[in-house]
Formats: sequence, C-alpha cells, structure tokens
Amino acid sequence: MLCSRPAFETFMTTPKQLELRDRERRILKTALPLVADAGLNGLSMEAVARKISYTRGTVYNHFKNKEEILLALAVQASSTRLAMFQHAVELSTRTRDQMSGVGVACEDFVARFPGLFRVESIVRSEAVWKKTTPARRNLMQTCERDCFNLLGRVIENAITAGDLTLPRGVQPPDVLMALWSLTYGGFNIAASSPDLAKVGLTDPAATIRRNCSALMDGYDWQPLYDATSFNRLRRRVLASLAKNISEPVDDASDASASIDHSRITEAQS
Amino acid sequence: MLCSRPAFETFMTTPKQLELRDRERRILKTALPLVADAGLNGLSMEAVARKISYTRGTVYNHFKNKEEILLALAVQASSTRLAMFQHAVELSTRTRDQMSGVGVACEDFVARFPGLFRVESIVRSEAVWKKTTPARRNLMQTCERDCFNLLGRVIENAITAGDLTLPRGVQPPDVLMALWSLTYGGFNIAASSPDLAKVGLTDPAATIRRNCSALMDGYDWQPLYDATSFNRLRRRVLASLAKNISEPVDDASDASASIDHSRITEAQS
DNA sequence: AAAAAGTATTGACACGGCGTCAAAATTGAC
DNA sequence: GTCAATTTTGACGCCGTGTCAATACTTTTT
Repeated sequence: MLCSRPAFETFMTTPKQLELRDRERRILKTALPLVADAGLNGLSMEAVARKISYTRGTVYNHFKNKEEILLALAVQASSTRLAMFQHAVELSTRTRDQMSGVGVACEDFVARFPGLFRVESIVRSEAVWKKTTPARRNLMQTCERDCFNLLGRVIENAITAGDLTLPRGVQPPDVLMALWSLTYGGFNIAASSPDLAKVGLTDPAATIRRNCSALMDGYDWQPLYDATSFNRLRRRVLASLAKNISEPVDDASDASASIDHSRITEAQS
Repeated sequence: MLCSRPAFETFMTTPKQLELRDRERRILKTALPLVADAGLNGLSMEAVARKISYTRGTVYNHFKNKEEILLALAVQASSTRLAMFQHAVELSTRTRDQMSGVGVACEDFVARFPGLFRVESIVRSEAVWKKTTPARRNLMQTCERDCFNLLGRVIENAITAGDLTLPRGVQPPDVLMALWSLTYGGFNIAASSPDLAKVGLTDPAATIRRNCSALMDGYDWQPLYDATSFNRLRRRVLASLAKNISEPVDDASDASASIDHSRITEAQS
C-alpha cells in the first residue's frame, strides 16, 4: 500500500515465495479477530498456528513474536487510515471541507474496521515497542508522521488561503492535536464506555462530529459549519471511500521485512 | 475513600484482619509499577507474590485473578481523580473557573500519578471486564458515573447562571464529552507518541490546556479565557491539590468486597 | 534428470505463569 | 489449652513462549 515498491516486477516470485506471502496475509487475517475481541492476551502464536494448520515454529518464521504481529496489524491500521485521509483530502478544494472530510474518513475507518481501531489503542497502551523489531517500528512511525504531515499541510494551506487565522500563540500543530484528541479520545471513550446512552450520549459518533465542527468554528475556520452542506460533503466522502478503500488485510503486499528476519540482528539503541 | 463506611467502629478489627487489609494495600502498591511499565502482561500473580514474600495462593485469596488487581487499581485511579475534580470544583464559584479548575486537576492527576493514568488506558483497551467480579465492576462504573454527573452539574449550573448558552442541538453531555475527549485523548497521545516534539508539539500539556480553553471560548462560556487570571487560578488549584490529595495507594481502606470472595459465586449475566 | 545447496517445517525441550485444591499451619473464641 | 474457623502453603495439570537440531521440501547447478 502506501509507498509502492519500485516497479521491479517478479522480484523473487517463485511459487514458494508467493505461498509465503499469502501465508503472511493469512496469519494477520487470523490474528486480527483474536486481538480485537480478547486483547493482546487473546492473541497467541499457538492459536494462530492451529487456525492456519501449521506449527508454531512456522509462525515464528514469519513473526519474531506476537507483538510483531500486533504491530504489523497496527501498521495496516495506520496506513489504511492514512490512505483514507488522503482520499478525503483530495475530494475537496476548500480547506475546511478537506478537514471535515478527514473527520468523516476517521469515523468511517472506525465503523468499517473496528478491529484495526482496537489494535491501535492496544498498541498505544501496552508495552509492545520493546519487543518489536526496529524495522517495523520505523514503518509505523513513518506512517504516523505522514499522517500528521498531511493534516498539518491542510491547516497551513488554510492559513495561507486566508480561511483560517490562528490567534497569537496557537500553532498549526496545536489545532491538529485538538482535532486528533477529539476523535481519537472520543472514539476510544465511545468504544469502551458501554453505557454512554445512560448519561445522555445516544449517538457518540454524532457528538464527535459536532465537537470537531464546534472546534473549527471556534477557530473561525471558513466557511463555518452549515448542516446541509456538511451532510452533502459527508455523503460524498463516504460514497467515495466505500468505492475506493477496501479491506486492508487483502493487500499486505509489501509488509516489508518479513522473511529476512529469521535471525535478526539485535543491534539497536 | 469516597463513600466512607458507616461509622461502625471496629467492624471486625482483629489483628489478623488488619494484617490482611494492610497486605491488600501492599499487593496493589506492588502491582502498580509492574503494570505501569510493562502492561497487563508485566503484571503476574507470581511476581506480586514473590515481591511481598508470600505464595501465589495467598495473593489469590485477595484477588480472584490479575484482572481483578488491575481493576482495583483502576478504581483507585477513578476515585482519586473524582476526589481531585470535586476539590477543584469547590475551589471556585464561577462555573467557567470550576471547569478550568477541573482541567488543571486532570493535568495534575496525570503528572502526579502517571501509573494510575496508564492503568486506566489499559483497562479501557484490554479485555479485562469479562474476567472480573461484578462487585468491583460496579464500583468502577459508579465512580465514572459520579465523575460524569459532577461535571454535568457544572455545565448545567453554567447554563442556569447564564454563563453559557448552548446552540440549538447541543446538549450538556456533548460539551462534557468534548472536554473529556480533549484531555483523555490528548494525554494518551502525549504518553504514547514519543516524538511529538519533532512535529512541533514541545509541550503537550500546554497544548491540551489551550485546546480546552479554546473549546470553552468557542462555546462562549463566560468569562472568556484570560491568560493572567487563568494562571492565577491554575496555581491556586495546584497548590490546594498538593495539600489535600495524597498518594492513593495508602488508603485502600474500603476496597469493598475483598476477603469474602474466596469462593465467589459465578452467577451473573 | 540427478545431485547439491539452500530454505522451510517440524516437534521436542526447558521455562514460566495460571488457577485449583487438599493438607498443614495459624488464629481467635471459649 | 482446646477446638473450630480461617489462612497459608506447595504441588498439580494446563497452556503458552521461544529455541533448535533434525527432517522435509524447493530451487539451482551441473
């Protein structure tokens, strides 16, 4: 996905190689539901191996440990979200609509790939970094930075276009952090507080939507929120995402370093 | 803490009983750093038992499994935060200051008890609920609801006092959710994205502070943000919290159902 | 087409944590 | 000091991890 491999064509594509790649996809596909509904402990090399009818040893040839699998899933999550954000940005010309579109994409991501969303939270909260390879960690960080930069650019464009004027002392990253916190925090709360309805929050996603709009309005980002046009934009973005973005587990085509770490060097700070 | 036991005085306080209670505190005190720096997997009954110089069996007499320990820690986190929020609210008369004070308290909580904050995220993201007893789960939910209600009341008071007028379609819980998302999401992002500084966020806590103020300003919550008076309020709240709120692990005095579940009934939906 | 070289797969091993339970030790009431 | 009640213990069976030498299979070489 994302950074497409230089068109090398048949870069080592013996039948066996293909089988291995396919198995890697199968491993991830198998692992996702395990993590999604029982957390990191729900994922075991044992269970994955059994489900794909191989021995544990074989799974260990693909991933050094279960944290690597988790991180690989997190990379899928991040890169899928990034693709959706990019797509959403491209669908509009006005900066405010671009950012609103990103919000819609975010909501769509959570709704369509709840497992991947869950994985992201787990990766964030648990101590997985220490056990993973630098290669995959970098992949993850690159993804996150790309995402941050993409949205950062939208905000900067808004400023140069005159749609947005930040008050003294507030920088573009601050605004970005606000929107990011609102959606990330919001969806996390929504996903983990079963009875929000009891305290008056019947439709958390709608609340998050409104809050993001309120914040952008608060910063006077033009054109200000208007229900009708927002909903039109929303439908447009959702339709386009549905057409263009598919289940990420099907294209782990370049999960990068996968075979070559049978014996990986430990050298790293 | 919180709901103090009816002043029964010496309600079963043989020396042994005291020893048991004390041990419960020791268990939690021992467990916290384990969870805090290695996640749920870093916490093992084994390790806890060793550290307090008892056998695993004894620890199992106090907590049915490690998830119960985690949840007990989460309850401490929640109730401590609630106490801090209540304290912050009581320190001001104007509703805007009360809510700003809560923000300060929130920041103070994260700064002073990072382990407890970490525990909260883990409890949220991992599948612990299924393995815990209803009693403790209820304790947790009560705590969270109390917190929600406390802040909800502040917002409602703001409306009746005329400090805040919500636009059509926006309810008090929505505003609450916004502030909650901003802080919860923000501190979580700050805690788990090591290099925010590289993307221009050198002081995440300050950013979160600003964002909350911006949001309240966006809703035109009077009196609007003013740097000088905000900082004065902030210092006042911090000072008072430092005096009045202490390390929570020292007073697990009523960790409720603790001894009586040596053999707990499994009956529950 | 057969042998050699290179890979992938396996299953057994040592280890460590979980949760249970009957037996032993301790406690506190009389 | 005795005895019933409670607490503590350690050993058990189970499951998962991560490693590795031996085996099985591919691919390349001749």
